[in-house]
Amino acid sequence: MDIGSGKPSHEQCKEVVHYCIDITDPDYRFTVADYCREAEDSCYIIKRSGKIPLFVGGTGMYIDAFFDGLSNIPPVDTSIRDQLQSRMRVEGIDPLYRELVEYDAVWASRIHHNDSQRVLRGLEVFLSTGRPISSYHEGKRGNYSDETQYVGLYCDRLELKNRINDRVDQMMKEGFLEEVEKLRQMGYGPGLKSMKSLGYAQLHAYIDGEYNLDEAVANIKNETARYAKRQMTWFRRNKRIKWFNKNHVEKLKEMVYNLIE
RNA sequence: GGUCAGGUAGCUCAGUCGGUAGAGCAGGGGACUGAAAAUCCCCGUGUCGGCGGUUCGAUUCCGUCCCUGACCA
Repeated sequence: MDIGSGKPSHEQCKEVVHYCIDITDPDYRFTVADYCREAEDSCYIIKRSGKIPLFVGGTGMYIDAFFDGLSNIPPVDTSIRDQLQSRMRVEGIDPLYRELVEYDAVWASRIHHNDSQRVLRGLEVFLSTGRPISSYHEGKRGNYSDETQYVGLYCDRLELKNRINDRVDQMMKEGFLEEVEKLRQMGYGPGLKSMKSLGYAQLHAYIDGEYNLDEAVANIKNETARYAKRQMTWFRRNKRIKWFNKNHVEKLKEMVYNLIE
């Protein structure tokens, strides 16, 4: 997953050493907990060599989990998860939500009854650990310190949309479709969690005849823009973030140099 | 030129047997504890093509004009 994942290039990696890239396989159910472990290891290595780790990316939950902490919930039995998933396919979400209300009224009241992912998560934690997920949500410990600096890069929505369109066109030129075809040949089909991500999902759907290529590409562009909007919703509420746009490059440099000194 | 079908939200369209209208998509806002590039929630006033007529009241009926499409000349 090189092209569609928007990984940094070999040249970029030569200039700046990147961590947590190519650390898993497309059929592994990589989680935010895996990420926190990997990131902690990487931080240790970077700091030992006297350097400052930079966390770069747009996945709000991963960043918050690392800095604000993640509750210590035991791993769930994957067979329970699979069972719940097949139950949802035949019964729909409603009976599962009603069940969740009995097991964990606190969690159930915090989520929406249509939010299949969180309904299932609440059920799987209760059924495999015997405790409601809400009972774990205390005493989390993160890696935030007074040395931590949050930097937000702001871009006007219209310009962002144009940049997203160009980025998707560029990916297609670089052989995104061929990458997805190759992944399929290697046995990584559309059912995998990794293949449900932006771009990969749409190209699998195209290959499976759900729509034509133009529609698929248009859909990737659109869904990416919507994702960018969701990222903004997430980060806007983080009051620790200092925001910069493309006119603030000098100010941003100044701030970074002050950190290094 | 004639006949027919249409012109309603940014787009595709529904609807009002006459009481000023609503879906999907797009767009905006929000939620977020091991699927997160995921999963969800909330937000719909628009000269109902223009102008006349009938009517207490017209987007709806009638006339006329304009535009689009199909067919016939």
